[in-house]
Amino acid sequence: MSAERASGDRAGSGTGTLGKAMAVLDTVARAERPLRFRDLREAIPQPAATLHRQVSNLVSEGLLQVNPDHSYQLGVRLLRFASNAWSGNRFREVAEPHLAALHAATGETVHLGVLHDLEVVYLDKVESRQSVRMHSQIGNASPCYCTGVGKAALAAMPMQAAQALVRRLTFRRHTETTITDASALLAEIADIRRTGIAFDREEHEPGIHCIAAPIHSPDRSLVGAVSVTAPSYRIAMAQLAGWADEVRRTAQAINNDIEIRLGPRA
Amino acid sequence: MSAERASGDRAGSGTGTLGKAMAVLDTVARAERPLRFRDLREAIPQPAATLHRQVSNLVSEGLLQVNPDHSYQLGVRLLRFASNAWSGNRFREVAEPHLAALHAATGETVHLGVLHDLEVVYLDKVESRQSVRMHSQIGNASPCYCTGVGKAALAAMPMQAAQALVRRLTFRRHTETTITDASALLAEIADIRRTGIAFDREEHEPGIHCIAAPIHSPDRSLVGAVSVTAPSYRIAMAQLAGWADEVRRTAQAINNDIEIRLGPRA
DNA sequence: CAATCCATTCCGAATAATGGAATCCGATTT
DNA sequence: AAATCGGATTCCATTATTCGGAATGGATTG
Repeated sequence: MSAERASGDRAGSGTGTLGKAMAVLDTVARAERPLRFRDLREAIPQPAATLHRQVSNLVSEGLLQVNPDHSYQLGVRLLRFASNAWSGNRFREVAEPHLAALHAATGETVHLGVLHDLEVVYLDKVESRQSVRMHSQIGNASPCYCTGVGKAALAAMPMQAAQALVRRLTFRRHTETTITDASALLAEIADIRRTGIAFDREEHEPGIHCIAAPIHSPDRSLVGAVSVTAPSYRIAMAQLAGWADEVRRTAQAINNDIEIRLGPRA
Repeated sequence: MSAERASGDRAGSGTGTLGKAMAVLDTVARAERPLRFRDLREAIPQPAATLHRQVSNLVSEGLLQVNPDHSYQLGVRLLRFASNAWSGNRFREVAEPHLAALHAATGETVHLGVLHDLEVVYLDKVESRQSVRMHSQIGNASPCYCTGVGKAALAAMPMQAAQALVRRLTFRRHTETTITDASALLAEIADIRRTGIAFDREEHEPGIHCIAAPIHSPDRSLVGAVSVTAPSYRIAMAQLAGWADEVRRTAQAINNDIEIRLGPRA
């Protein structure tokens, strides 16, 4: 069942009472500004009465909250959950010291991310200048096809599953170099699988590039990556590539520890 | 309906398909370590078959994840949601500059928290030494009866609602000074309502005390507080009390801004 | 003041959740 | 290696919940 999810086959998603409720939360989460009921109606193909009840249930569970102007935003109960989802995450826990070491070795920002459906969700971040508020990054999601972590994660998946997932993608061009078709992405995934290294060549944010290496749980039900990110004006591509061994070793070390801590006989 | 929630009457909670699913998540969230299916069974009074399906649904929605050893932890999808729940929270957004100002005035740690059911959930924190990982605090929950933010929030509720909520509390002694009965708590809430200031006299953590002032959304469907927290060895009670005007003014300023930004005609 | 537009509630019909019983799987014992 | 055992998982008839068209309510607009 966990294997199913990693197979990129989310057939079960959006079905069932729970799935529909989560789809509503997704809609609110993806919106830039608080949505009003009418906005929800046009975003979600449900009869008004049905949608209204679903929203009411979400509100009374504290997953959604209504502003006095009848707009909706995600509820604080989600923060309560997330606090635990983060601190209790064994993947993150195991990776933590290795991320710190990688940061020490490179001096640049280090990320840990995992694949969730079609997106990469960032679990942790280590950077020198902590001036930027940290949680602005933790839990953030980015497309998997234009980030180092995302492409590395895809390469960690069983090939079949990765192909199935790629088929479900819709590509949006973020920069000049963004990969915008499935075959190019699949080709690059094959490369990453061979070399154990993924690059983001300013494919998501102009002026930002990164190098990443895949990590995965023993059964590959959870895949992700570690990455080193840097501004291209300060760190040349060659220098970034020079960290390949470091990054690969870090990923390998995390995989080992995960195997030990989460292995079948842990 | 939002009024219902603030009334401390969570009659609807735990009912319905969604409520039961969230109850499972709560159980996992409250546990210290990852729970196995057997642990869930004894924590949740549901037939095995029913519980198993509920858990399966949560897993296939990404709200729960299974480790290879069949233990469960909260899923990354919750982090995705929380990222938005935090950044999109208008309460937090409005309060942010005021928290910074209060921190500048006092030099001590400033918190923003809101009441969620019987607990206080922290939305934001400003402190000088950012060495401690920030998200270790954001989203964290504490009992409402032994924290400055919690007691102030109770005082911001309509009296009836606060009484109903207090009736549902079960008191646990955390320190020597923890309030452990309803009548003492209600008496203190009455004081807070008069003075506009709540104190935590080392009632939650030994050696830590704080001063707080209530804030609320226009319709009081959401109540919370700002607080200044300090170690008692360094900051005497008298000095803490000396910040009362500052804290009250900050809370008032937030209330005003909320009124403007979230008012009925916003 | 009527008209209009949404949000909200109602309630019979449709659907999904329920849970006792049977089965399966893997660990421990003989 | 076979038997045994305890919990996890699946099955499926029953039951409870959700669904959604239609009616109602409330507020803003012309």
